[in-house]
Amino acid sequence: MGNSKLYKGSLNTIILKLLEEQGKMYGYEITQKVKELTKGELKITEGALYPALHKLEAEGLLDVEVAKVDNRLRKYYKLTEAGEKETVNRLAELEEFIRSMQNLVNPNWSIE
Amino acid sequence: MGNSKLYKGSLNTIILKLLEEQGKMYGYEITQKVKELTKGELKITEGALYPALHKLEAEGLLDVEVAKVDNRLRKYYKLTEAGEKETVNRLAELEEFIRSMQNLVNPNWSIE
DNA sequence: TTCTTATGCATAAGAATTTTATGTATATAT
DNA sequence: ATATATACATAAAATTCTTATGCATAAGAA
Repeated sequence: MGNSKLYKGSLNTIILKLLEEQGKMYGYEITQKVKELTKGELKITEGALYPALHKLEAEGLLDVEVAKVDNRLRKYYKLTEAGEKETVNRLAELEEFIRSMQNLVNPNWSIE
Repeated sequence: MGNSKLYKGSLNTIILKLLEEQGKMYGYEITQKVKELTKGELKITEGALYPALHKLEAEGLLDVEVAKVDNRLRKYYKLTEAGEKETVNRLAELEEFIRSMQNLVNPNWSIE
């Protein structure tokens, strides 16, 4: 209850941005980080996350590195060079979307 | 080209918000208004808009009124009472999403 | 020590929303 | 005449997400 929904299309950008900041992360870590950063408002489901990671990898935007910690598997993802470039584009797009929405929704707000 | 994409799920909220502001609008007018307000960044396609309007109407959030101007058909939509209440909710949800995204994407920004 | 919760991955079926491609029709500008 | 703008509509396909499963190990609670 009470958790604002995830707008479709934003997940990939969230993933890319987190990886840009954190260097490398594994799937479960991403779900927890998003929960933490948004105070529980956004919850990334596994059914959305893992296919998204696989697709980003297939597109050449992410590299994987498998590790075993405490006898449990972890797949660390990090941006490729193409991924870094694409992250810049996607973020610009998202910021543009946010600005557009603010113009529509609440022109009184300003971003600084 | 170069038009930033419409995040899925935001279209309904955009429609509701515009109707809240403008009182009543017809479909084509909505597409033009969004183009204008976002300086061409968001383009509402007809294939998305008309089904969305029909659905909002079916949900009881919109009322329709048909008019004929210059021998051309126009369907004016306006919020019902239920629509007005729902608009408040959807806008709150969208603002929450925007804030969450800003926390993820650029914590330096502030909304005032 | 058993049961639940947390950690960690994965996929498949279905739902929701959008894009793209059409189709119809009138008005206006070139 | 022809193209563009106005104005509606729907259907097929694509995209992206939710929900429901499934497997497996670790840690904490009862």
